[in-house]
Amino acid sequence: MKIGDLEKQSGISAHTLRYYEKSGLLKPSKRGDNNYRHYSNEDLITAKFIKRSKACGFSLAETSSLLAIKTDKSQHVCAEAKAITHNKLQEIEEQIQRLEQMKETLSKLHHYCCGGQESAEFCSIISALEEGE
Amino acid sequence: MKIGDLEKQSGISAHTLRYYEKSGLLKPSKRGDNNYRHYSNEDLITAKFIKRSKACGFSLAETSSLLAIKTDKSQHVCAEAKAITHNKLQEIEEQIQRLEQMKETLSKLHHYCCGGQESAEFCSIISALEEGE
DNA sequence: ATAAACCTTAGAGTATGGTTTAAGGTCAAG
DNA sequence: CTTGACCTTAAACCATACTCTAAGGTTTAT
Repeated sequence: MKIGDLEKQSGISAHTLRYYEKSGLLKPSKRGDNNYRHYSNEDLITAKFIKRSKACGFSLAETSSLLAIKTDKSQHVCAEAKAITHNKLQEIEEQIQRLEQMKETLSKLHHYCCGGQESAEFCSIISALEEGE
Repeated sequence: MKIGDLEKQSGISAHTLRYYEKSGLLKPSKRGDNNYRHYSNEDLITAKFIKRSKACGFSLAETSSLLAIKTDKSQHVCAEAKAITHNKLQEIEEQIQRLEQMKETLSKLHHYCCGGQESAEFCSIISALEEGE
């Protein structure tokens, strides 16, 4: 499989695939005489692994750790994978909390503002930001 | 007020205040003979405005638009402030949804993995990423 | 008078995850 | 045999929001 084929199969752009290689995430199994990258079926699985990992919110660094486990399963234990997952879960829950807080504040601002063509002289949004807690 | 005073009063570092100036968000009302920045009380209000705006999730660019309204209220209408707020609210709701989706997926992964010292050979987290939907 | 604390600037560095560019080599079809 | 599609590289660029550095000038307290 050449890089363009993997692009189609995996849905990851050739540009990004090269970037992943440079980042140590996905090296093609070999290079042709013309120096073209050749990817195996296993590489396709890895590419999809990366995609799913990213969809779960894992950074490239975290994805890299997960890949290390995948690549050499017998040298790793479940606890490692679970720890990475646990950390990410916490991180995401914290992010959600922060966003929910913002949402609440914004909802109030949005609710109280008339939103009309009146001058912003007495706009409740602007006032709140000027004098807020 | 010198920059160090504003730093204390506003809780925004002097470094960041200079950065905000370069970004056009907060220019000190004047410069002394020694070229030191001098901030007025109005500047302090603006600094706090920026801080609250950021706490609501507004980017510096959006904060800049809100500041333009604040600075010249009679030339702006409520609809403008409400539109900015509305967009941000939507954006945040979308972010929350994406995160909730991740959270759900991660929760399942986390739940099914034994997390023990067993070899990762049959780790459900790794398997799910390898073969997922 | 001298040391600490404060101020100035331009510019580079940090982090993340790519994207784009320039300048070129290779392959397949007609 | 040429045209277009595909491949190669290193390096620069994008966005966001800082953060730090270097090299220096000023102020204040003792």
